[in-house]
Amino acid sequence: MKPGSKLPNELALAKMYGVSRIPIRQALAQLDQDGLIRREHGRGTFIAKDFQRPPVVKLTGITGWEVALGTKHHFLAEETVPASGQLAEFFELAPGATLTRFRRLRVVEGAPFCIINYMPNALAKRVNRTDLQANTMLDILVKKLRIPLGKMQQSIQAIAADTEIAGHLDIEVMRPVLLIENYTRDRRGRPMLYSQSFYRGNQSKYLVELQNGSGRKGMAAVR
Amino acid sequence: MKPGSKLPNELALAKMYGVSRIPIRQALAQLDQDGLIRREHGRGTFIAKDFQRPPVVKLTGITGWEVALGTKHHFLAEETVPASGQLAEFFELAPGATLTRFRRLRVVEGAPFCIINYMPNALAKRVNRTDLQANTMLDILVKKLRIPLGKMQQSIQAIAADTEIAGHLDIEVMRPVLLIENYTRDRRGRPMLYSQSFYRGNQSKYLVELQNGSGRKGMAAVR
DNA sequence: CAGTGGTCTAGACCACCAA
DNA sequence: TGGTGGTCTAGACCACTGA
Repeated sequence: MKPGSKLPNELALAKMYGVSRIPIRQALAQLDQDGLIRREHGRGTFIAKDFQRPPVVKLTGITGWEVALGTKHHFLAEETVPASGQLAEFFELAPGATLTRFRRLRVVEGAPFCIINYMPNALAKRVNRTDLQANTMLDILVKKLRIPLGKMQQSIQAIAADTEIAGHLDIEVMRPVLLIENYTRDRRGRPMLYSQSFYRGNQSKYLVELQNGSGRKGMAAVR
Repeated sequence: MKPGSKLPNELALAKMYGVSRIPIRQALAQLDQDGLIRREHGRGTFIAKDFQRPPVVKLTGITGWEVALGTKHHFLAEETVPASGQLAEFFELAPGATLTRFRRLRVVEGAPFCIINYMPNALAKRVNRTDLQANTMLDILVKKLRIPLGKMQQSIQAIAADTEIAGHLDIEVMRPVLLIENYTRDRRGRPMLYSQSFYRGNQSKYLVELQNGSGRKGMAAVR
């Protein structure tokens, strides 16, 4: 299918696939959300142009549901640490309770980034240590531990590298670093995982596509 | 409604409001996406807990469809500039063509941030200069020029402040700065606006809520 | 005006969950 | 097992677009 070409209309698609309009509309809505097609009221549905993605300096990884495969993780440490105020709040823990922390390094296309995962001790016990070398923690939760995940909140900020992070990322201290924090809950809303990922500032971009719509639905906010 | 309390089921709501299940489901899907309710297959629909939002250091502004009101913009400059390679590509311009650039400062809760907007000259001519002092460019496009907007792509990165940005943000050179780039198109996919916003690194977080779902739908990726 | 996507009705069946 | 949300059928009407 060529960019800009028009798809058959919904009724035609429904007949083609022998279903009614509703599943067709759901599928098209999905494709629309994924940016593969563009729907125009009164005109039709079109294959999306190969949007000139803002040219990215360099790929360094993926955060979210999908996961870059084939990249190895270098295991740094596993520790049991007291939950600080914020984390105790997120994990709904009593003050003084502890969490398990995993620290890992990962290299994608030559650029290293550092990942720190915090999870409840009971959950951490179920993690197979060898899985940590080839999977993201989200993958482990979903595919290995079979935990259906729900919403995930991320926050992105620019910080200055401290000595430890600078060492891991192989940059100078005080250089800008992109820090992505991730608060993950299961389908019932129970806290499962908190992670921090540190990326080299000059080699990473976080891309967001905001919803179409005429006023509502901004999914992201800077605070 | 108290957090965690259960809503009537869909059929009941449909009868209450005298509509069928479909609009009820659409409304609930919207509330779900906005994080106000949580839907659980086989159990019911519940008012969302007041999720302990990861405590934000400080609010500095909002990017997206919605807009912080009542904050003034300090107009810095309006210029006609040649479109660089990337921008020419986004705006589908011939090499050598020009764009209009507006530079403004904005202060929210004591923290300044700097906004640079690029737009086609023809569009820029339609912008009322006095509107620039109290509205975001998105607001101007939507509310003043009545341009229905479509998708918006944002990229977030951590950069080091150069002398100019450092001056505007009142920080030291080389300190980390959050740069948010925004590629805005109208409903037909035509390029309308490109903007850069610079925020103090230590006072700004970009928040993203990723979709629920069991595998698909990651809306954001780090590249 | 005809054709399109957006929304709706009034049902139906399935998948999941808790008791 | 009964109740829930998830999905579907087979229609209908409306709102927007372009000729």
